[in-house]
Amino acid sequence: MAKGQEITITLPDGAQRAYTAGVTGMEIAESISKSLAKAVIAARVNGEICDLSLPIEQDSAVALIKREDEAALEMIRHDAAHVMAEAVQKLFPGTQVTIGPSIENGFYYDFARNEPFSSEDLAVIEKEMRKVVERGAPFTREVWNRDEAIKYFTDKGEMYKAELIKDLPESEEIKIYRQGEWLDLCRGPHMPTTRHVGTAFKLLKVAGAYWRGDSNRAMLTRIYGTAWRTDKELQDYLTQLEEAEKRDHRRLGREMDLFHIQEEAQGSVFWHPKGFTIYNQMENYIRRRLKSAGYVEVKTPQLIDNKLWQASGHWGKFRENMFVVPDEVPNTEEEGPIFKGKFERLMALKPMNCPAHVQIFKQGIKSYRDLPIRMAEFGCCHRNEAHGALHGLMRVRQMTQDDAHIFCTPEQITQESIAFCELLQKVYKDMGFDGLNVKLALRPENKAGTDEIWDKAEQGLRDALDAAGVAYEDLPGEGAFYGPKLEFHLKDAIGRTWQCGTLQLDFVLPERLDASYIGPDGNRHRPVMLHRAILGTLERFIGIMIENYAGKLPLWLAPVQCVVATITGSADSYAQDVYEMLQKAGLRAELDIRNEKINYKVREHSVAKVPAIFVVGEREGKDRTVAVRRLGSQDQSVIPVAEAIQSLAEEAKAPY
RNA sequence: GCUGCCGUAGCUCAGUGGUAGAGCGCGUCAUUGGUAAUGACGAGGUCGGGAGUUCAAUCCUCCCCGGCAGCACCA
Repeated sequence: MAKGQEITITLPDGAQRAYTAGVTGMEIAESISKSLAKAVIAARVNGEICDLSLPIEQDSAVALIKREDEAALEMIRHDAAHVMAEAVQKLFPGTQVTIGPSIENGFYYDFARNEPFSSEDLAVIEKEMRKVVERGAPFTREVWNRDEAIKYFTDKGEMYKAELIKDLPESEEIKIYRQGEWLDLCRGPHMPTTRHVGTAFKLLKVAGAYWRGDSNRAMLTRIYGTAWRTDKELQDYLTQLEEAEKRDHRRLGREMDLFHIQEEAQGSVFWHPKGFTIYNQMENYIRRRLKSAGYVEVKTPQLIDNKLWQASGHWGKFRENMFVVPDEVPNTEEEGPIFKGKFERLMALKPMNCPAHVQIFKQGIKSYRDLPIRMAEFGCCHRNEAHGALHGLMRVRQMTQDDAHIFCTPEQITQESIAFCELLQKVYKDMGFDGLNVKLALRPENKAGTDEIWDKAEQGLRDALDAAGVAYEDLPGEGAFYGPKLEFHLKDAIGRTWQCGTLQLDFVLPERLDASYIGPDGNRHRPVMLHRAILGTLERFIGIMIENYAGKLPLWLAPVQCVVATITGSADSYAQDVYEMLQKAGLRAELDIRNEKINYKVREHSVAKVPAIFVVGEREGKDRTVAVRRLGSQDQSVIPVAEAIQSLAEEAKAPY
């Protein structure tokens, strides 16, 4: 387009304005109003956020972004990362910069430095950052020649930046952003000056992170920070972090006496009576759901000969996560090795249930008329997870999945997938989760089966998701080697996401373990296997539930549903009656006739998150009533005991 | 597994180169109290484990174990 030509800019309200080609976002803002020019930080040109200084050459839709807009957050965070990098290099010369993106709630920057950063360093860096912001140097964008850029960074000793540039595609411009003295390779965009970062930021923690996410490469030092538009937003976020800490399932698990984990069984859960009550309620709920959805339930061995794991492929692909046990009599002498010589026979604790389910499928001859077979097991699996991965109930080494395998014909994949998605949605709704975070993991580089099979399989899952009305996100390359998978993620208290439910198509295992059925044509065919779990594992799901409800579980799951607490000793015998009535009504009740004041009892049971307290004193005993106090409410209502129990029992019914 | 930080009573935490303290919890006694902590007294810890430095180590150094955060891996 020729210089000086006129272009039309369409603003968000539909207004159209004429400008000379090459006009910048800032110039547009200035032409509208002075105050707008002052407040604006970036331009969204045809949907893409750009620097205000970027010339616009063609007719475009332009929206000007102000610092108070939601869209500014990402830029504030990204710019804060640059500011931090400048501060770090000023304070710690010789530190190499690598990458520093904005993330949810903040930003980080990865540095290469021999010395670690201490928490005192963080305070100093933060102080220096405030100086950089105060200085308010403009961000200016430059495009460099590739070879010169590589030479520049190499000469400076910035080997990581040089590597990044080398790996950029030839077609990509090498963009450099300057902020005063300091500059960085960056794709942008940035706000007009460092001053726009503002003051509402804070450095939070320092941790290690591998260069390019590869555990074979150098470990860098990552500094995390949070940044917001206003100090109030920052303060709210910090308060929210503190609140989240109180919802941590590991903390609540101890406070509510639900479970514990100890050194001698790292990553495995000791369920206490109260925690196991929740566990059993969940398991039984799922069991009812599965039964009515046409599943059959089985139980298979814990220890299985490695011959089966070799045949299934786990021995090759999954062995480093397996606990292997020799089928030998250990040496009982004081001296000498536990086992002598080489092992005749090795067993492994099952890390998954699938090969065992195939063994059941293979008993006898199956007809196409038998399919689909939906085989469920609350299978206890062991996986030798890395120590650093273990995390309370969320990541354990002994887990119980609400696992099932659906053996079906290729034609049945879509309908089975739809049915599963619908069942999962019902369950998550019952558990109090509204939004589903669904990901579709697509074919990895290293995969079994032809592209044709994968096309079909991936499309089958897409169809199922669409039919069930589920929104999802693609994860290219993340599928299992044996088939694509759906992942259903939930968030914990501090926003970490955990995969819970899953649906995985598998074309490989039936082949490897030689499972077959007789088709209508009288010939043998391979069934398709769908690996699927709704909760994922009971451990993780219960962990998420505890955090989601902050320990205040719905009545049907609460370990203790009601405490009968007396005001005076003279009400003991009536309290005993009420307690027995509660038990008869099938409610999980406790009786508190301790010699304590009612204030004390109410506080203690409230802190323990008991959903209902029946307070009884002399009056209630005389009138056959109870004073009902519900968790989270200061109110109390005195009602006839039979009525109170009946309504509580009604409310305590499981959702299914 | 990697990087960093941490490890004192059941829990939350203070503390010192001369082998320890608080609050809550627990036990006993008194108190019979009307909806988020009644009072008094008492018990309880070889300060994660091992080695070293030192006249002397819970404190300093090293190694190991464990926890936490992040990364990698994953339900």
